[in-house]
Amino acid sequence: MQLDEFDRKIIAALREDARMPVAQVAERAALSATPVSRRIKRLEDEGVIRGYAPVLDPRKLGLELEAYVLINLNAHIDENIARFEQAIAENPHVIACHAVTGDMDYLVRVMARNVEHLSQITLRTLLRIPGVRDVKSIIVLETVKETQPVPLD
Amino acid sequence: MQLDEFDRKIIAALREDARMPVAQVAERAALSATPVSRRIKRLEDEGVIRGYAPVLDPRKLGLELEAYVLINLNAHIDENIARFEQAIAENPHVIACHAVTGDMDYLVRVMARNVEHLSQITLRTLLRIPGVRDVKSIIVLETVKETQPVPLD
DNA sequence: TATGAAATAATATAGTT
DNA sequence: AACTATATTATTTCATA
Repeated sequence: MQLDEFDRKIIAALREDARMPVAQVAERAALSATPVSRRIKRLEDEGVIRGYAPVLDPRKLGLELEAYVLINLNAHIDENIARFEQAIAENPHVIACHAVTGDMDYLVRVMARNVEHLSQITLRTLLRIPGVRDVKSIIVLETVKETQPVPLD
Repeated sequence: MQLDEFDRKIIAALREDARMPVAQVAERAALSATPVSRRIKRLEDEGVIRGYAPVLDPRKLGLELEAYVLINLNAHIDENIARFEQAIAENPHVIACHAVTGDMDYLVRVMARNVEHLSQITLRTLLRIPGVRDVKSIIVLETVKETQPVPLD
């Protein structure tokens, strides 16, 4: 699938505000409302736009502490991997999890209320998943930048 | 600021689809449209909801490669920090950057088109920022989980 | 102080050219 | 793709608990 300049401008406008009226998006894309409405629908149908989400302020929701937890499994058998990934899926405080290259197997991003809460998530949940050998925590001191995943040149 | 059960249900509904009609959000929260509309406005005004963004598919936009880059500065003087953070702000392929605890100073999340592009971002951009001593890249092999930042228990 | 119902205003979408 | 008409949807008003 190929995006043209109109599509890019539409997406750029929606990234500023996904609830921006179509007429206003149209203005930015130098187009009228009708084709913008149709293009947005097309982008949704083709899966370029998967959906829309509110951008929430973690602090205002009582989530003051953020960490990246690097995890090693001790035996890379399918059963361990499946159990690990299920535990990750079930925990709402795990907001991202990637299988990665390097010394560690997984990089897990966690949002917690405070140190005690993070400790509970790490020690009582992550470290107790069968097959998990080792965890290393990297605490976030300050968030310098955070945009929605996916840049648009 | 204190969120009640209604607010939580409203946020949960919007997290599924931030463009869901108010009437439908109201149904989920067991409320009518009027208070839901007002509560959403209140959550926006108070900064709990910062805005709305489309959820995009990186692959459909030609971004096939993702990495976390750990960075060390060689002298933690204000000038270096300022220059580093400005370079980060300017680069659209850096989608997140945190100052962190541990061996490294910063954790930077990068989205690139391919290995060559990642290499260019890392070697020609990040490593050339004055004050940057060392970078270690962790390549994402597979994304097991990715939700919008901020869980809501 | 917050809600629900109804009226109004804003906005999105479908039909037509 | 644009213009116009129609249909959705959001928001304001007002009465009420």
